[in-house]
Amino acid sequence: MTTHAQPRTRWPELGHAGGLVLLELLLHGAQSRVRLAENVGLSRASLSRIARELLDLGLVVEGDVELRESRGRPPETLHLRPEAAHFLGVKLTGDTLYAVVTDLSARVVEQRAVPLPSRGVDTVVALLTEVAADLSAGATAPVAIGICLAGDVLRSGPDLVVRRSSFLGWNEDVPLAALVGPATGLPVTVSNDVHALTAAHHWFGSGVAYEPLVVYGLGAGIGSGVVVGGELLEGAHGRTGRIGHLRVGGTGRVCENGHDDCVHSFVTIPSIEFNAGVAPGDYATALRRARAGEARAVDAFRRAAFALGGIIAESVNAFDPQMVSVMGEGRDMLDIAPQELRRALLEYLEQGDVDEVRIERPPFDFSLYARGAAVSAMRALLAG
Amino acid sequence: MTTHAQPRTRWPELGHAGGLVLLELLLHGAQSRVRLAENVGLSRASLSRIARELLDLGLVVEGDVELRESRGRPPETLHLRPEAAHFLGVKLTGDTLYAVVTDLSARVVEQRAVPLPSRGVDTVVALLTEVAADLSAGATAPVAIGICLAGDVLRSGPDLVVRRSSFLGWNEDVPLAALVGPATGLPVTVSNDVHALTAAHHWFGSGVAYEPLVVYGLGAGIGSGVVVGGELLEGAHGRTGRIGHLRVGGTGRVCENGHDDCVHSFVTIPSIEFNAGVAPGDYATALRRARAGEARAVDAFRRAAFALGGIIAESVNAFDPQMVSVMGEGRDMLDIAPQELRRALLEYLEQGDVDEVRIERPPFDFSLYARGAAVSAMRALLAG
DNA sequence: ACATTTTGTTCCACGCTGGCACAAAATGAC
DNA sequence: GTCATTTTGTGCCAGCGTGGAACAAAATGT
Repeated sequence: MTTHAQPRTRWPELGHAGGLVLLELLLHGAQSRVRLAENVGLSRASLSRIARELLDLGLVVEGDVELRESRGRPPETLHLRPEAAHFLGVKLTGDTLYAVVTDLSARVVEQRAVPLPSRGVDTVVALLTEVAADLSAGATAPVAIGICLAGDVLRSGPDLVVRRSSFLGWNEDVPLAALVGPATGLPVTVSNDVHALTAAHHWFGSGVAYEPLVVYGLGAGIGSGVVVGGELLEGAHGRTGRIGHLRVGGTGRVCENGHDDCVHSFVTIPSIEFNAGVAPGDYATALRRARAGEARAVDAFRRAAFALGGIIAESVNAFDPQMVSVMGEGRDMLDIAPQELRRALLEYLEQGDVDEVRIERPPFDFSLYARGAAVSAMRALLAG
Repeated sequence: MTTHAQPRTRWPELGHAGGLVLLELLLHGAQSRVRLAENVGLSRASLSRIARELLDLGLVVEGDVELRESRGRPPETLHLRPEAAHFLGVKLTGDTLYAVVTDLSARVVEQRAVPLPSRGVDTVVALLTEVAADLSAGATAPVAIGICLAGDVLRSGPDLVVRRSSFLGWNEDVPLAALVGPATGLPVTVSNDVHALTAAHHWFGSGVAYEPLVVYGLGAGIGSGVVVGGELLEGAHGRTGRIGHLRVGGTGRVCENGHDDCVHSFVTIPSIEFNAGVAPGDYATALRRARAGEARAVDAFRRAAFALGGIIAESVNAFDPQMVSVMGEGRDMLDIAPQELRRALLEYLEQGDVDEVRIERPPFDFSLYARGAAVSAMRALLAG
């Protein structure tokens, strides 16, 4: 009956079916009640009830009457009201805390990049709390927090625990969610960064509707996430998709395990820099030289593309995905040496399958990691 | 009220909760009502109703009163009544049709091995129908049929389609379930053989309670199956777990893709025979020579163990399983060269993780494939 | 004999669901 | 313009499965 025009400061308790309807709207956009009912498998009667509830909560609004070519009463389309709730997403790196606030449609409405004064757990938690408080002041106060970082996140009972994070120098398991939750008073989700990216890509990116879906995050390291049955694979210890130590032959940069011929030795940004013969951290130069056709740089990217093709083939063999999405700031080998990637697929896959593998290169921006964390928080609320 | 002592000839329609209780009994054995209620997440009241229904259907019986040390009324344990229903499982190879009939506890009560007169689709379907009719005569008439074979099984709409099976010489997709179902009048499930083995091992073998679970089937080829979230990974085209073309270095038998350094080149029985220098088909001699310490045979098994370690490492990296089970008639490298397997794990995994990987070698018999098919049929009934 | 503890069962209210009938809002035929 | 037709949205109601509460049952301990 009443329609609340203000954003919510707390996430309401939704029934299972309510969450389902919202999810359907998130995934496939505005729809009429009848189509929604079909898609989530409910009767029109039930859907009418739920729509009423969501309208009253202000999570959904009635859109324009859709003009149809056929006869009959025109359907009233239901739209998500994106500004109804906001979520804080954080990506932690070794030196910076990237924070975004997104709305219900995962659009970024606020953004921060705060340098880390130190890597101590206390410092990080304090900084997180401060940023959360800062971003809770305005009209887009978040209702939940998602945090992601490059590392293993274990589920230990109800707690989400960060396992010894090398780049943060945390030698012990850190129950990050249990520390940040009470400090901010908001529900907190912690996840691996590429897993978060994967969730966001599956829900809001072009990865919608592909299942299984495999997402790669290429950058300082290699990560991957897999969605099967609408859920992110978590594994026994939150360590799925760590496919970076496949040996592909050749000689490259020595990885932290002491290999000089594994995927890490060729695909990561530090490896490309090393193999291209530029100074550590000077990826831009390696890229420029490769584009100019300089032999050594081109070769570094070609070998990166071949190695990437190797692990893509492995994940195709393992997961049989409908789509493989390559993301991250270090995926330029896709443009520079696509034929090498294809060569690797031919090498590692059974012949007939190569053309059935769908690989995409969605738009990428580093803030997508933080956005992914926000989406993970959103997902946790919709699921539970 | 009434207890039917006879085996069922048709599977009853069970509610969702009823299937859940039965599943719990299958997985963890006899239990009291209260424990069952806790384990499946129902109230005692609801569980009492369901237990009554299952008792009336004759699927479950009340066992002895369990004597407890503590005070209070002793619980009445519920047991599965294994003879209440039977299932036909078939494993198809290039020359033989292996059939078993199992009861509800997956115990094999009948067994057949019928030579295939020819590999034509019609012949196979006719033979399947004949075997089904033969085994339906006795007191253990099956209520459903499961068929498995070494190949890809696609789900095309409601149909289960066998994709061009090389060893059967089927060049086209064959809708095997749609052919056998009407001919026998029973519900039919078709699956990959190692997937069927995996399902059975997860439900009835030592793989119970491990999740994710990865199962390898080593024999004429290599297959693997993965269970995540209680479900077998199916993938987009029923082709998950095909991890056999990883390149591990060295030189072995040339596989069908033209590689001489991939896992197939070392792990399959034909490869071991070739690499050991014995006649094709004479695996027994290779095994005997290796056990006697003959250098070339030992080397073949060592390289097989190393290659196996490589793919096990890959699946650990990909799926983060709690348990890896190695099955199949060609897994002797586990005994002959265990240190080579460990060396491969050290090579392909991150150091700290090697000791956390749990690898088991459950009892194996070739009839387990057919049993697995029967279990797949059972699972389909419980799920739907 | 009686309190205590734990299990199994019956009763009943609650919530969610879908079928049905009906209202609402458009088009098309006349 | 009126009326049949078509499709959408909603109110009503019976049905189903569920869990809480009370109670019966079967053991132990005092």
